[in-house]
Amino acid sequence: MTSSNHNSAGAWAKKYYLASRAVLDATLRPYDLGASQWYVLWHLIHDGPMAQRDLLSRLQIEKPTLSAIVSALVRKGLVAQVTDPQDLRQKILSITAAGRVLWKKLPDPIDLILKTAFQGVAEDDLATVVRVLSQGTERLNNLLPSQKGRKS
Amino acid sequence: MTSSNHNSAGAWAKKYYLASRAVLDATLRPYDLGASQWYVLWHLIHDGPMAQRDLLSRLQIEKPTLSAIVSALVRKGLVAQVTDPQDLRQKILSITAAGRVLWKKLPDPIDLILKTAFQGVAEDDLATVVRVLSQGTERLNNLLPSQKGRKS
DNA sequence: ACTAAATTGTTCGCTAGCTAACCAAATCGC
DNA sequence: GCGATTTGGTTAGCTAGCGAACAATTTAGT
Repeated sequence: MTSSNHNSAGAWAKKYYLASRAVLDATLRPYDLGASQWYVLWHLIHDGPMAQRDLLSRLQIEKPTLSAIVSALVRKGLVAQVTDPQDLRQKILSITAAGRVLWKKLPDPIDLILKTAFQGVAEDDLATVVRVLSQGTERLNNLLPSQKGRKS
Repeated sequence: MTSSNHNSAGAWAKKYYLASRAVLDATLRPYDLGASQWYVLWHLIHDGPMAQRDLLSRLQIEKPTLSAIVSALVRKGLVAQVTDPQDLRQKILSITAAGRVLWKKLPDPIDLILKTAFQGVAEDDLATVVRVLSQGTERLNNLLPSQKGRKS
């Protein structure tokens, strides 16, 4: 621990993320649902059926990660995955009847978390957090050589 | 996106954490080492051999997680794990000769990350980030019913 | 038209986190 | 001294993330 704010800001970002995931997981565990699985359902409920590739950008995760999440949801019978007849590469995702039934029973964990975590915190302070972390994230991403849109 | 800072602060905490892990992983990949594995080595290098249980509090992770990390390091021959003759339950961890050799070759990824991420950011702003996130984390942790020191 | 390149998804193998359940050893209470 | 509890570690099974490599399909280039 070098104990300057330069590393503890990052360390707290990690701790906060893990804590929020722990609360989400604990909230959703009775329904046998993971946090990201919940988020996929959320998108399908709010935006209707969509191509799997469209979820990638929304969730900001990589293809293999989404593939695993979707297959878990299909296994549980909450989501249907069918090949798009217009483009046989794509898969169309939609929520099933069982998924809709489950969704109605679920609480809204996101709201719960955000309200307890940042309730009463000044808008200015939250804006500072966003500014510092987003800038830091951008710098880190620029550091990575594995750019997605690179030529050769 | 509800576009208030109440959720984007948390979302950026996640993005920052994942970005920093991506950079750490990319930095350590040539050495076939994960970020947490690196951190275990760091502790063993700086504090000498220690009981596995002492690493739990330092790393702030759960027993099974550490168990997996240690076994990966043992498998790679970087760390030795022997039973403590004084207390046969405990395991003493120490870095091996091969571990020491590897360590000398490694860059210092933590410094790299922190310098690029938060370089030039005002101390006040970093302090705000720490304050907001640590308070948020504490609130979330209080929300969890699975307290560690519970009876019955 | 036909080959080369890009897109979409999956699979494999890894790191890293968790809970629940378990074993073995040590310690506590009586 | 002995049974019950606590402590330290592991195993099993799960979520969630990644890169590399692959197959299938579509699109682009010539």
